[in-house]
Amino acid sequence: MTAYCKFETTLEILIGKWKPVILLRLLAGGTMRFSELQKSIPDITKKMLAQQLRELEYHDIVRREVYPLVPPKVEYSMSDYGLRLTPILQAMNDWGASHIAHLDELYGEDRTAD
Amino acid sequence: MTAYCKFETTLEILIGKWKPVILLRLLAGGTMRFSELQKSIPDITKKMLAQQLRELEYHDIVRREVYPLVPPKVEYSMSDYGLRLTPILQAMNDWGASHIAHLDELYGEDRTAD
DNA sequence: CGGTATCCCCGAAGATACTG
DNA sequence: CAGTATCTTCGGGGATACCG
Repeated sequence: MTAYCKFETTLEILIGKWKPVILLRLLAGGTMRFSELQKSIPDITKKMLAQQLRELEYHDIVRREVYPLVPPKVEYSMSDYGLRLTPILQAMNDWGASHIAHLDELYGEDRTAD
Repeated sequence: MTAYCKFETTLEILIGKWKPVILLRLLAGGTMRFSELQKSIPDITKKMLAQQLRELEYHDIVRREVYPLVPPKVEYSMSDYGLRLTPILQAMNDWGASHIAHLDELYGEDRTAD
């Protein structure tokens, strides 16, 4: 919990039902408006989208740019700092993908759920 | 969500209030008995310890060895497969540690909580 | 358009008790 | 010693309504 337990921190920042999807969208889509994000993520509510974006913004992972217009226009993108997460996300992605295969080997693919 | 979203899978496996601590203990301590784990993790209940260990065992990350004795003796350790998570955990740990410093730069260290 | 405010529900996690 | 069973609590997340 003291010196070598900081991977919990990383975990906490990535946790949240929608954070993975949001990160993925921004990594793939570059700069996106609030409504674009919402449309690209079916089933997410404004509340959750705004909330998760705030948290990512607080951690300097996502950048928020407000255009003082009427109607409002707000754009989101990965920050430079946030992009440094990419290798980790990539490593987790690779491990996750291979793990699914590993579970198949262990239990067979005829499972209904994980 | 289809091909490149598997880092959610990794996330899900690591999530759970106690999994990080348990993993850390096993990585540091090698093979440990149930009661050793419980004593080394203050505040965890038997229920949670058993439950989280079951999940890690299901994913082949932790090995469970039962000695048919009275009173019972059960030992837990990282599986060979589970040890392959180490680089990821290490990377997450490093990022987490440096991120804490990053937050300090951004907001100062005089915060009450994250 | 891009939010916030409010209310509600459900599942993860805690407390406690019992068992082979 | 190493669990499981049962009940309860708490907060993340969903639905809905309203606002600048």
